[in-house]
Amino acid sequence: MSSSNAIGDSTFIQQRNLVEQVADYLTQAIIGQKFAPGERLSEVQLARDLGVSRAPVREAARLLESRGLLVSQPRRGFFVRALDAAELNDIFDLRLCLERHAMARLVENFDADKEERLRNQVEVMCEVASGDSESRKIEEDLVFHRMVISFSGNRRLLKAFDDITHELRLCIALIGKTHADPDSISTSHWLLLDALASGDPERCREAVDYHIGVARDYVVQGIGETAP
Amino acid sequence: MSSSNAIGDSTFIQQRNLVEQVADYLTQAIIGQKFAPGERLSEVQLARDLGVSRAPVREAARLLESRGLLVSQPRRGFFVRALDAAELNDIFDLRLCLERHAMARLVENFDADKEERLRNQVEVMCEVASGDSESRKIEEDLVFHRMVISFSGNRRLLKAFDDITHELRLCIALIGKTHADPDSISTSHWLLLDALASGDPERCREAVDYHIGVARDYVVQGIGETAP
DNA sequence: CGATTGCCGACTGTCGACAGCTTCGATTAC
DNA sequence: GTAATCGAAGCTGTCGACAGTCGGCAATCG
Repeated sequence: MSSSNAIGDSTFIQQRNLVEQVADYLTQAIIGQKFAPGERLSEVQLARDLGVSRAPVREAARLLESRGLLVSQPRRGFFVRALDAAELNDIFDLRLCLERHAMARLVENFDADKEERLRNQVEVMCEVASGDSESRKIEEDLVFHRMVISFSGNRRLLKAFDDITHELRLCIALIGKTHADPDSISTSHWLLLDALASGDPERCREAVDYHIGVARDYVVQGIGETAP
Repeated sequence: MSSSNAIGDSTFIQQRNLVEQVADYLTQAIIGQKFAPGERLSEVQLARDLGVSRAPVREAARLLESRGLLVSQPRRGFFVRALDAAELNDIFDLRLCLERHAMARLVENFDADKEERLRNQVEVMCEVASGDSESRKIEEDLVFHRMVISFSGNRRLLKAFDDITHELRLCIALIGKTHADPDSISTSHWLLLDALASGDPERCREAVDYHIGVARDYVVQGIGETAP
């Protein structure tokens, strides 16, 4: 994460692959709703706009396809992923599956250090809850959940979570808002922390089910309002 | 491998993308132990051997990287994924997570049709258990588990399972053998079916835990023998 | 004799170009 | 007026080529 390059970030960016830069640009553009869901993306036009050739664009598009932000049709090109309510339900169901497992593993090896770091993150989220941008709130929320998965000790589980993270950002962006109540976000996460601190697996599972259930219902309802 | 036209010589080869064909070839080569774990793959050499240009090779390699069969280092190229015991444990732990969830969802909506199709598949596995090739046994086993996930109704869960399927094939191929006892494979799967038919979620969970646990212990033990 | 430096070969990252396919609008037949 | 047809434009799939970079080897210096 921290750049081991003592020179600075400017050279680091210069040395980065064009593929990654294009992928970042496309990711931000899709999350930022610069493209409509289902819209077709032209490789040549993207290459022209970004001042690069088609090769990096193609590879970046393939990368985003594997992340679920784009879908490709042979001989037709890439399209922005369009999510319906059913797919949204599936994504949150998978997230529930992963986070249940992570919590169950984490509660077996919970310690003071992990508790403190999670507590600090929740406090960051509380500070951000009112005032900062929506995307900032989302990112800090994802950081917390990623920490939980990471602390569970299973790196492959973390990769699976990172995979659906991109789709989560997409569908959260689609409904254009996060939590209705800025307080609910903090209380809900304190609940998760308390469950972990109690050491009770059943309580952890209940806390996760409640937390993910609320988020899913909110997003699915938001999608229903957006595109009925 | 073959010097020229290793992928295919018919005229209809153009109907499928070269990327997919190269990806299939590379997948079979990696699963078939034609490349050593950690071995570096040269794009130009692969392109020469397959009689195509580097572009399809690069895109296929990126695809296999997303599937966990290759890893890439910037400016250095692609390397065959090498799995250690810890990663193997993580993979089977994630598989346990996914299959537990699928079984829990499936037992809620289990019906006679699904039961019959799963039963037929287990019978196929029993027929194949003694005599056919190892890869055939593995594939039929994966078909059964994929059916369970598929019947659960969550397509995103199925995609997550397909993602780790490639890694499962890799690590199973690494140890070079499947189940020690050809009978254990059938009894273990009948146990899963009976648990589903009983409609008891707790019994389903126990059956999955036992099934995946046996498979994990066997593979992890096999890896320990292969590369201690 | 060990460490450093310069060089060489090979490789990856990127580019522009061509062929075949897809799409969409104009045209024509009914 | 409608529907099918045809053609042009744009697109993707694929290719060969060039430049910058990395790793290894040898020559040089302490």
